Amino acid sequence: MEKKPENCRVENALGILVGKWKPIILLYLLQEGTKRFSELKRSMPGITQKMLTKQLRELEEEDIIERVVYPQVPPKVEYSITEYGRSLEPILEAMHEWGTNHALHKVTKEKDQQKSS
Amino acid sequence: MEKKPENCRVENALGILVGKWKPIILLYLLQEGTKRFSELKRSMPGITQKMLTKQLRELEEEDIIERVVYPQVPPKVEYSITEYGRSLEPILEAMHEWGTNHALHKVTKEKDQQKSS
DNA sequence: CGGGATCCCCCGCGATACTG
DNA sequence: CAGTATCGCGGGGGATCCCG
Repeated sequence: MEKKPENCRVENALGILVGKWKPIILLYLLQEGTKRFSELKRSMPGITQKMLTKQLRELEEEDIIERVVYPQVPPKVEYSITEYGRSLEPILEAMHEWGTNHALHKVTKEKDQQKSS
Repeated sequence: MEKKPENCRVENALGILVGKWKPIILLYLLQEGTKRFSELKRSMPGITQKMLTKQLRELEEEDIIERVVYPQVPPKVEYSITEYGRSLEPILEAMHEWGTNHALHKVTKEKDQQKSS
């Protein structure tokens, strides 16, 4: 059976999570619920407005998050995880757990290499 | 609480899966077991030797796959998933399942948009 | 306040050629 | 057979400035 990246279903999920700030945004919204643009930005020091906007747009495009605009001055925009988006939570949690363990794995590996040197 | 990409545990796992051919390589080795370099290359039309080598090296670096060289002419190199690497299987399966469903989700969404137009 | 528009840089990835 | 070495591009991501 021939394999191509475009046909790999895993990529469908991966493509949504990939993006420098996407996992952070998703974990934050999953924990904290609905948040304003400025709250998101404040919680992520280092991110630019352009990047935050872009990542949010891409997640919205995939129906993972919802964007609600309140027509008022000054503007108010709120973001939250959609029902559908919550189906990603088990995957994110699994990756978080695996990632935490993997950090330990690397440290252990380095120590083993020191012993044998 | 301040969030930074470098501190996100999810990234630890994500970084390992990210790479154009990595999910395919992992799924293939998980299904088929041990495979030679040439078998891997043949099963993935479109991949170059350089890329296959690079992706394999990166996975090996993280202890996800094992590389065994047989000192003979012509050369023979076999790759397989490590015990540790198998801990990624649940995540890959979850992403595969989610990704499959997400493809359907997009199709449904497009049809809904056609109706309302 | 919550963006959009521009410019720029880095690096993942591909094509090609060479090697023990 | 299973790799390295070199060259080049396209796109993700950052910095900066402007807008209703």
